[in-house]
Amino acid sequence: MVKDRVTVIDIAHAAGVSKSTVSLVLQGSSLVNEATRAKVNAAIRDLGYVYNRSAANLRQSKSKIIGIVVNDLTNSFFAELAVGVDAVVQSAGFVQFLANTGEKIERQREVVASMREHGVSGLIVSPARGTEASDLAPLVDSGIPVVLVVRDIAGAEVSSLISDNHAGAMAAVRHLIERGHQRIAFLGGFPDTAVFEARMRGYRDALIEAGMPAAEALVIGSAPSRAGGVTAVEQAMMLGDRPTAALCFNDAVAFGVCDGLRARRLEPGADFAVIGFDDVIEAKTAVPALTTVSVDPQGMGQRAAELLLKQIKAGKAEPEAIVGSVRLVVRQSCGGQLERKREALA
Amino acid sequence: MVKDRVTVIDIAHAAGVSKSTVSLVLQGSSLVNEATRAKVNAAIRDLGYVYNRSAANLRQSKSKIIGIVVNDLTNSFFAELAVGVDAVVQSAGFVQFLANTGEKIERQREVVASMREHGVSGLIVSPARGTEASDLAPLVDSGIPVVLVVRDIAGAEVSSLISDNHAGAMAAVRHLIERGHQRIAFLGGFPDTAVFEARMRGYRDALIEAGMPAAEALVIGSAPSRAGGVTAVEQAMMLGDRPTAALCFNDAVAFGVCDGLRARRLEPGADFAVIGFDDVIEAKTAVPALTTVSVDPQGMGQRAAELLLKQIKAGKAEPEAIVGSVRLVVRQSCGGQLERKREALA
DNA sequence: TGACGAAATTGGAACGTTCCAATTATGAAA
DNA sequence: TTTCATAATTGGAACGTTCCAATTTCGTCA
Repeated sequence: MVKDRVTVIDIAHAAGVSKSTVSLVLQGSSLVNEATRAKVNAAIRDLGYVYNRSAANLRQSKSKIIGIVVNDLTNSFFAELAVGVDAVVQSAGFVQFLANTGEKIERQREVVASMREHGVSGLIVSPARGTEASDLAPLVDSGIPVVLVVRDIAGAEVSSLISDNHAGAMAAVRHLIERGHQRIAFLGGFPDTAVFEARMRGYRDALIEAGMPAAEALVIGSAPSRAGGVTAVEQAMMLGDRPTAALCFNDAVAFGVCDGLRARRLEPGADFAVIGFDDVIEAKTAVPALTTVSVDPQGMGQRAAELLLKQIKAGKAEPEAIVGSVRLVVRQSCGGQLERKREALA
Repeated sequence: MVKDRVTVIDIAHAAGVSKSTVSLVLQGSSLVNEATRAKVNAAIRDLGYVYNRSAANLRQSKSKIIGIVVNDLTNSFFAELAVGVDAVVQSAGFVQFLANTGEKIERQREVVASMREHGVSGLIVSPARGTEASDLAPLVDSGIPVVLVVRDIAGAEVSSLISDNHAGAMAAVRHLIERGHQRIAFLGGFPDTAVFEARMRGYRDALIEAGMPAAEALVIGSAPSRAGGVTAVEQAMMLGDRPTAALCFNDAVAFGVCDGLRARRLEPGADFAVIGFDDVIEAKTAVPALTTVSVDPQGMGQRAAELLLKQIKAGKAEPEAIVGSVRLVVRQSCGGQLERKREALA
């Protein structure tokens, strides 16, 4: 019932040319005469030919496939990132394998191996917690370009695209200080990650810069999730000397902090200033709209994909470390009525 | 610098056997002697061999690849769906191409064609708006199993996995009626989609069942997004005879409706009952927690993947239409303090 | 008409695997 | 020792493309 696969040979036969000519047409070579090209294309349509990329990949030992592995696709930050990658990858005629590791290092090992077997030309990786440089070594050795996003790995000789967490955190805390806040907390996130480290350092440096004390007690870790935000703010409000504002590890935590505040009959924005990190899509439409450090996940995905494609085209992967610029988007959750208007006009 | 690819022949040579034997080992055949198997495996490790699936696919004319195409990955419903698919697909030793169409039918055509060229064994599709049965015909003709999720397509002879939108909407409206609401609106969604149609019919049927009038004016369409929810509720509140409750097209709309209510100084839950649809991950943690019809996107992705794999294994794709069961999760946004406790205990 | 360079076309050998049919090794029974 | 079934192993032909070197076709000019 299902017809045999039609191959270049079939269409060569139908068009009265050789398979080599058909191959030339397929590749859009300028060597072939217009008339023949038309004949061949007609045959392709008539016979319902579908190109077999496996065969082509085998022969040319290269593919139009890239892989993207993320640690948590349910986090909309990474979903957006994937969308950004997808857009440029598709336009370049590539297609992407996507795998979700759920922070499982074993899963990550498996999917990376599998992608390698499938002959991906490059890989974009947001590594799971605890990934070592040695995990990426086989890739590097075989010359497959890798771009790390979001999280960097010490000692890995691959490109990376990390947002400027330190500068972003500083900007946020400076803003809170300008508004007169004296006790500012840093809430949420796992303390043993590089991202936490960078954001927290930015927080601390801004305090020091302003000659304010950086109290240990005001830094409270938690899971980087909405639920984590709730517990972190609860803990913060138990303190003898309560904070009046907080920079949160990310937007998810910030939303949780808002929930926790409401549970205590405090209105985020009015009674307590909250700033997030990432600028996920919901940040703008939430109530109150979240003041946050914008890292534009989709744009980040695009840049990562562009970098990767560049390296694939170049053949050699010259490691490149890009820190993505970042900007503070002032909305309502830090009490910024004025700034909000300004943003609306922009 | 980069060594030549090592092939079965190299390792056959190193292990002192023939390439056929190596191939047998690779496939875990029981035909090969334990001692030789060990020798071969040692050689594989020593030489750092990596299996070339392109070659295998070519020879066997089948692959361990499936494709998943979704219409909007930025919507966390679909991101969750993808995660569910990913989980079962990975466990089965498959890998997935993922593409985002952004509701662009042209994009969808391209990615489906591309996936076909890459030899996917099956496809899970959440079709873009306006997809026709004929768009899938080439796939069907060539015997590639397709599973439609979320949205069905009339006349397409493929399997589908749709949640029971009608029953879910009825359950939600019945609940509102039991709580004494008399004027219940249906807010949001594009009226020309099958999903809208089904949910709206469920809404209407529940009203009729209770002997209540189903006023046209109370059905207000909009984009199925948070912003759309805001405009829909604004329109609803302009009505002479205002509703006191609403079933929303999906959770995103419901969140928007809550925003719109707050803008009018109405507290969702207390002053106006809101019910969503989908049970996205934020529904539980939002304030107030959203009462919604749970469709468990991740579970749906899993079931879709299982169905697809079953069909791939069977060789023949017997179209199967599954309607996924659905349940009302009562939280706070419809004023259900009591039920909320019950859920917390569960 | 013949010669010649450019344009267009072509056959066959790869790419790395799997599969088939055929061969060889092994061990038990006669 | 021979015989035979069974267990292991093997060479070579595919799979559908691309690439290379070689060939044919063509138009132009002497």
